[in-house]
Amino acid sequence: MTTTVTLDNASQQDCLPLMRALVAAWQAFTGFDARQLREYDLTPSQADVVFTLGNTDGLTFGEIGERTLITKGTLTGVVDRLAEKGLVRRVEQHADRRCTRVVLTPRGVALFERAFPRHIGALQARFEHLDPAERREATRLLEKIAAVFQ
Amino acid sequence: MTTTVTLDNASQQDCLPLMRALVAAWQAFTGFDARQLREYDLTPSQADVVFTLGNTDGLTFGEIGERTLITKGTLTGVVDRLAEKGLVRRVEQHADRRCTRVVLTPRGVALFERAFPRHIGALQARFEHLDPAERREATRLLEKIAAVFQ
DNA sequence: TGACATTAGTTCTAACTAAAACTATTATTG
DNA sequence: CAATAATAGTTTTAGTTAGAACTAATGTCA
Repeated sequence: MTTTVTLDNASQQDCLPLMRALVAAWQAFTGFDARQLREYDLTPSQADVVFTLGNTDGLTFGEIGERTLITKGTLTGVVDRLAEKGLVRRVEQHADRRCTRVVLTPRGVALFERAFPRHIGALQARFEHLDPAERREATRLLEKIAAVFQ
Repeated sequence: MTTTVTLDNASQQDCLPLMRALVAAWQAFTGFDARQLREYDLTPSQADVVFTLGNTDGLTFGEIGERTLITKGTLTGVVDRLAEKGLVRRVEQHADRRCTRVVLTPRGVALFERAFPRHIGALQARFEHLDPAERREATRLLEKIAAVFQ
């Protein structure tokens, strides 16, 4: 005789389909995002940084971290690789020598201007398969999910 | 004079809040999940495999991959680390010697029986802050998002 | 049956990830 | 002013990730 570990059916039916749907939506979205960005030779994190730096005159690691949710340890490596590619450079700050500003190079700006509108456009085109009311409701529900998990 | 690369405001307002909400929900959910699992000394991927193997008498790498969405290259490493911890073992298949079945050890079963109900319970408790109609609607919308991004 | 294709799992590479420890610099405060 | 705390970025560690190349075993079909 084996012990079968499950939840009662009512609970299972409530929770698991939503969890599965969240995982499926995330996987589909991030997979699409990554495939699109490969066209510009950028990983999702690299694109996140380039797109965040666009239309600014440079941001510190801390500021980039806030906007992108990339932690500082990770960011060092991402910026290293963008710098190797010649898309960004580090600029020391005379005022506070602990801070480094990260700035797009001319090549970085050119890539941003080419890639950003097209990439957002591609995502937008997919999201438009949901009508405006659905998008608003999805936004509200996802914000609520974010809130309940802190 | 600088060129500012943006989208027209209408487009931006439609697409970006939903994207941000999806990212925020995912980060909050996976962060919570990881913190809970740390109590059992499991990473999310390791827990995914242990919970998938529970109540089975072993699954092949292929079967685990289908159910968990962990790719086969990754799965080798995850199973290696679970085997080092004594929670699973590999069982060769006489019938098809290409296949390996992964089976929970007694310690793996014990962990599954202790951790699985409690972990799902913790997730369930958070999701219950959405009422049943909201959960159904969130599930539907997330499935639609998954579909439009393939 | 023998050449060829397919399948299952492993290995390798390049990158990302969080978390903690570390270094240099700046701020605080006693 | 000197000791201490806080901050910014880097480094380290352990793990995950996708993708491609690889190995061994099994299937196919001419």
